[in-house]
Amino acid sequence: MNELDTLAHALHSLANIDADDFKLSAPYWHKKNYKKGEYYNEYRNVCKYLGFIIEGVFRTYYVDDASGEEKNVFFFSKNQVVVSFKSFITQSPCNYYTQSMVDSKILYIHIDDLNKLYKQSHQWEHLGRLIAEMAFTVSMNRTESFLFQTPEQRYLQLIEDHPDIFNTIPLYQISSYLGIQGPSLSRIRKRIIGK
Amino acid sequence: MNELDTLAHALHSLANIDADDFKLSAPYWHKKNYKKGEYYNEYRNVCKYLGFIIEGVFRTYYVDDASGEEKNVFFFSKNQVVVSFKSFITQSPCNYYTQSMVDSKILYIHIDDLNKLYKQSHQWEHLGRLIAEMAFTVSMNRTESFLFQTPEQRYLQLIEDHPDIFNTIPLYQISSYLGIQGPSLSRIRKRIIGK
DNA sequence: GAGCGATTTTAACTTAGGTTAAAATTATTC
DNA sequence: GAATAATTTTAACCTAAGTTAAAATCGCTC
Repeated sequence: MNELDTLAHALHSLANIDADDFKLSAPYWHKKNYKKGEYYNEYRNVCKYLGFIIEGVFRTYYVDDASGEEKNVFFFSKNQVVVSFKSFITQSPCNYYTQSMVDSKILYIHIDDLNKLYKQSHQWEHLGRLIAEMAFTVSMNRTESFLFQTPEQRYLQLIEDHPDIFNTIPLYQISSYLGIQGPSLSRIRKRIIGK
Repeated sequence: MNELDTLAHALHSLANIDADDFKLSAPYWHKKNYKKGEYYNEYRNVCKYLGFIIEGVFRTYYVDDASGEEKNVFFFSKNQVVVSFKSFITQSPCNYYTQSMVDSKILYIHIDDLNKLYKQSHQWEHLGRLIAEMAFTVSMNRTESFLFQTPEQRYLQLIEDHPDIFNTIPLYQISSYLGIQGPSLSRIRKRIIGK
């Protein structure tokens, strides 16, 4: 299956985009490879592209003014959309960095082209709303994880939800995502072995 | 200023809804009073209404299976929208309870009527997206507060952002919102006095 | 304003994460 | 494969939140 087919399939599941609808978009998708560490979007840049990950993992992180530490806000992995939601939706400068964590390959579309598709097809029109809903759901799940779960539970949940991430990226990136320090994650991992 | 004027003003700020646009919606808005403790939407109900708070405070909470505890997810206060975002947007059963915390007054509109407005006017059409964006931003801010702030900082932030909430509702509701236990909030408050 | 219920604080103790630095392990490079 | 760098774990100590129960305070009602 080539990249566009993979994408067509994903968009069909996500927003009920059928083959004809998808054909409209075909000329607008571009391929791009990222080496590990390259940026999808940087701090203060307006995010103008919606990406779809063919292969790889990205993270969105925030640099804490006080400590200078990087704090991971989101991970994006294979077959998911990568985008800096708020910046993209509002076309305003981004507060985050979004960076590839391993060599990655994406298809991306420019927001202007996406807007053209919204006008051309009813199915595409709904995608804009679905993107916002999806962004909301992702963020909401994360809020809930902090409210209802302990760091240990969040860690176990991450392994369950994203085994790919768990196996590809350094643990200190994961501890940052979980909102805890490195040594704490080590203790958690040690605790879990005994269970 | 009567309730509809207040609403018209708020929608103008929010989504650039002008006087003519607003007139279209006038027949669809209904007024409702809530006594303290009454529910705006209950667990497993589909949220079919979008509310605008004229007066009062609502909370959205989740009942933790394990402990049986109520955990506050959102507060909604005066001049804000009250809605169970995800349930409303997807028209699926809600995982939460949304309840008035003090005697409250809202204007509300049925989702079907809102959809009619989307079709009638371009400005209204954008509101659906704005609602999702707003929901995302609210949730995102909350996620960030857990990632970047200590409970003490979250508490101080809440006072700053929502002095009305701070003065109206019991502290144990606030500790639940902050994701900490009652005694911890007491300790934080004690700590702060010395600063 | 006495009594009662709700709310908040305090106390005492436990648990777990934060911090810092060093040690151990794992990857990478030449 | 030895050297070096990156990552992870460990250790020791500190701090703050969790837990449970009791005490104190606040607010309302009659």
